[in-house]
Amino acid sequence: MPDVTVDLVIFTVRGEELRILLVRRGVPPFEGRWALPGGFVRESETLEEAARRELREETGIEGVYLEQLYTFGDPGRDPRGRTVTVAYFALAPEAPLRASTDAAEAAWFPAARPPKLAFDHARILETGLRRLRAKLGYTTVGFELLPPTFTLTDLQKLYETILERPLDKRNFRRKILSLGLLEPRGTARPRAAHRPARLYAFKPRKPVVFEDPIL
Amino acid sequence: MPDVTVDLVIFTVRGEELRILLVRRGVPPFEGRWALPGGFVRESETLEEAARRELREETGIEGVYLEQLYTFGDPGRDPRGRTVTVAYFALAPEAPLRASTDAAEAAWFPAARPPKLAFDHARILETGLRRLRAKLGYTTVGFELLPPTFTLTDLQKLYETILERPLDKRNFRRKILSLGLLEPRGTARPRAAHRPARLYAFKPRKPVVFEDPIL
DNA sequence: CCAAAAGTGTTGAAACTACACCCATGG
DNA sequence: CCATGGGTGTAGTTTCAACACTTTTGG
Repeated sequence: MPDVTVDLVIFTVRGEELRILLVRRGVPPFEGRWALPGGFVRESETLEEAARRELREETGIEGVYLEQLYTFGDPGRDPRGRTVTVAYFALAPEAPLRASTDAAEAAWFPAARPPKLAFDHARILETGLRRLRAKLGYTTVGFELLPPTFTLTDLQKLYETILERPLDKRNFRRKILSLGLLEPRGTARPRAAHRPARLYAFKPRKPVVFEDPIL
Repeated sequence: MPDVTVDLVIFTVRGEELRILLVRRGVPPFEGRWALPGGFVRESETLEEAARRELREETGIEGVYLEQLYTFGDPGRDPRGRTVTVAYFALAPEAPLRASTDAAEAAWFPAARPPKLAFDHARILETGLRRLRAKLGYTTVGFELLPPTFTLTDLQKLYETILERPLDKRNFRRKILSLGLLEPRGTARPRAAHRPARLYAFKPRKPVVFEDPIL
């Protein structure tokens, strides 16, 4: 009768860097190490509810995109005994971290070079990264990393950051606009001495999944 | 401390029908109902090992393609108490079922119209079907449903059966052969009064995943 | 008027779709 | 010789990748 936990791979984009949220462990095992936020699933909640609760409790983040990622259950992954963890994958727009209630310390780290992680969390992170990159190609989940209104340049930089490759500006814009999912929202006041960009909002409430690749 | 089980959605293709393997429950709850094969995860085995063990014990099937599908853990999915199940997804070439050791009765059913299933197994099956159809489009997992050598017509019928739509013969052959993954293996002796078909074998040991759609 | 990012079209190559007839065999 | 499934090529269309200049603004 193993313990069942949920762990969260929470992505955000800050500037031109993809980041993930980690919490520092205050108790053994792996005391002092950074780890994915997570915790035990309670008797009466669904797995997704548990994930949302831990997200809220440990980071103050609410209302973001969340999906089940993969389940890790190798014996020995937790030195205290058999533990099966259902990993979830969350996408949050850049936002300040609220002081957390039950986690000691939480902070954003570069997803590409995280610190040494507790348990098998490095593997879970890897799995999350692969999934995020794959899903950019045929869904609009990437839009979940942006604030309610954004420019096409913001969106393109986001894609380039996550995919770690440059994209052609004209082709990118044509493709994204042809999806018909963006709604013009006026123009941004320029952040510097140059032409101001148009703002857009993503219309659908939930991310859209396409059969054919969008990139 | 929930129980952790594995459940298996095992697909095969028989003739022009996609089928799944079910076992009849011999004990309550849902006594007499058909259910996905599965069982408890043991203390010292990985989740995948548990899935392969159950597969072997309940159906005699070994050495087939297996991947983790999704984890279901709603409270109330098992009337006996909290149970989290890690569902796996298996693809087996058509083969006779060996008399099983610990399952009462096992049989193949049409995946599209299964009998009433125990627990939330109908939902698990749905998830498996969606995954199988999606993966046909960008991986070679479909080949795992065929015997070691097969004709292109066999393969096309397999795709048409699972996707439930006709495919163009010439385009299909061109596309599949252009992947460069099939090895000619002579010709089949004709099953009837017509030109005998060429046989092929799938070269790679494991299924191949493509970035771009193959269908 | 200069620097900086925003915005915009076209062309050649590649991939996709639709489509019809001859081939080899067993009976 | 006939019925049956096996096997093959092309043309029109669509999609994709590559590429450079003009616009608008603040300083």
